[in-house]
Amino acid sequence: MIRTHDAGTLRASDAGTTVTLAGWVARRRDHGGVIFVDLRDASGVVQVVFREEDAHALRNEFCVLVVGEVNARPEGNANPELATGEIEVVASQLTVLSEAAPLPLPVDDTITASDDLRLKYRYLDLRRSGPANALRLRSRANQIAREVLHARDFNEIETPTLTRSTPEGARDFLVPVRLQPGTWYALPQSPQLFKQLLMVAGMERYYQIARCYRDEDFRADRQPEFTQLDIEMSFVTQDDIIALGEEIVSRLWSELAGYQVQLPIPRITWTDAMNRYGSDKPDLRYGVELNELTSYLKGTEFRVFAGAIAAGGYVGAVVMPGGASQTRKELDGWQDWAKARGARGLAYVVLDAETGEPRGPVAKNLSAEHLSGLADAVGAKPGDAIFFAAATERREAQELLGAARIEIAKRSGLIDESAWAFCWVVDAPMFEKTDEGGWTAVHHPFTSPNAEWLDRFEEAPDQALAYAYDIVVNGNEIGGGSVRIHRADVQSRVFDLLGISPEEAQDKFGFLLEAFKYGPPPHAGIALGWDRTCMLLSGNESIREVIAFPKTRGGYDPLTTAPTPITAQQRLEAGIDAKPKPTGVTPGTDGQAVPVERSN
RNA sequence: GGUCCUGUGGAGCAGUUGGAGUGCUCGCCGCCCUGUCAAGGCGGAGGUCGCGGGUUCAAGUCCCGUCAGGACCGCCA
Repeated sequence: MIRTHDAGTLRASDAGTTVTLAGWVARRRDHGGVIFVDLRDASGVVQVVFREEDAHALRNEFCVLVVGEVNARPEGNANPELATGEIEVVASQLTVLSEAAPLPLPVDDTITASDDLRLKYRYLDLRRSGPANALRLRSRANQIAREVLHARDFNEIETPTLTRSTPEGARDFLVPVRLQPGTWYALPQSPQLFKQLLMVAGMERYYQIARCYRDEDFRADRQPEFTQLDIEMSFVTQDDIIALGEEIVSRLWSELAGYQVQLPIPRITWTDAMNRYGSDKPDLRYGVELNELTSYLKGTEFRVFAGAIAAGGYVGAVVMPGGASQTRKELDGWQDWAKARGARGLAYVVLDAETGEPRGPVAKNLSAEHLSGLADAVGAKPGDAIFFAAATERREAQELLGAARIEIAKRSGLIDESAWAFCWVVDAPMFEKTDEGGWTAVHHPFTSPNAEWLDRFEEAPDQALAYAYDIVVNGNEIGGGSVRIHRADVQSRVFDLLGISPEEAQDKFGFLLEAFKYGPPPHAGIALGWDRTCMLLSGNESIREVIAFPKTRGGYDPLTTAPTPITAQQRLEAGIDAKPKPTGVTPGTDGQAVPVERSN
């Protein structure tokens, strides 16, 4: 080491010690005869005092080596804002290790730059304490997860990132294969199939901090490559996985957020979550629950509601406390808000703050009877606003109300930003209808029906429930998992229902079905969205903050300028333009890579 | 694929009714300064208002297109 001490660790007890420090010039205050330099390294900042002219040439972010003596600061000059504020280092020797050009963005905790500039100069951005601490927190989170899992005899096992697609639904990133032109690897969307194979292999307890790839549009909480803490166990039930998830989460929150999670974390069924909150990831930091009015409003002549009721649909409402005081413009704004999410509008009734009398466009369409009991039916008080949604598809109307509920909480300031509200959402449905009238797996096709539905999910696919569970905090899904199917007969029945032919199943994941011939153990698992978890733990609002070198929304990396075009030579070698050769072999059945025309 | 917001010296912003590239804070360069800690004082440099077109006597400002960034919907666990 070329230094003897870390700058941020020096304290009054070090007074009198001669130290050698190395770091960056965070700030300089040049008084002519005396020059103060805040020297920053990974441990923090300390004030260095120069009385020699040579420090005059120092500029921000010069990398320097300083020899000096730790002194208590003169009376009245301590800085209580700094951990090192009681002392300073009086420099006797200065070496400039490297100079810094004028900075393209300020390296300063009090100043923010635009996102793309921060990403282009991410290495400067990360010299700031906030961004740096987010990465350090993530490192700690990794360590905590490993501690918990190794204490329980888990094995950390790496699975391939050049593989074939896992059938999770999203678009794959593809990699051309030089040795077999016209064939392609897919980057994994998750290690799902490999971890199940590891269960067949008898590893029993697997985990991996796994990089996953999905070629879909990005968001503040979505990047093309992301990380999950991926876990799988054999010979366990749903409750075992939930207990494990709770231990990890409670350790993370207690050590990194200073919050003691109350265990066990409450569970809510998927159906209850939809009925009460209009979401499968409900934010439980506030109330404002949905109220179903399908039977209450039976017989109404208001066409929007009557139509939904007649079609066996759903009518419901959510109350905005104090919402009656909104201006006409604000109330109209809700219509635009609803239309922006693809709804026709958001019907509303406001209750007069004095009399409680219902008013508004919809009130004119409701009978006196329906109006008189409305406030009680939805639990509204005078001065409140009531928003309605109606649809033939129950879920569609509930999701609109659920989104309105969140918007109400935001606009009315109902959210306690310091709160952590955890829940498990359990008993998720197995299947949902596709636009084509078939069925698709809500989770993935290896999710097991629960005991009640195992033998008869075909009877009512829309009602069949899975051993699937998501962990939710403050309206963010931070993890999800399921008990997997380990019986070949159940798996083929699920494929049947999903309209996956035996040939197609064989083509897509024949290797897994083959493995399941050889005594697969019952197994279950969970994956925690690691970026999102670290984002929440660090109090950030974008996962980019907990990723060292993230990409922008367009999948662009301003730092390396990736992605880039390739040369003609690379293109030729990669075999990108090779035409798939016709072949007599059924793809994927004999362990031999053969050209395959991809279905998506 | 859709809706919305943003783009002005190196950074962050303001820029009124369309009237000269105007302003603010920080940074940068020079000088002064021995106790500051977001140091202070004086002086200075730095601009094709993202790009292209249009309207107009006149465009940073209005219109169209386009590029980049961001938020949301679709999509995506």
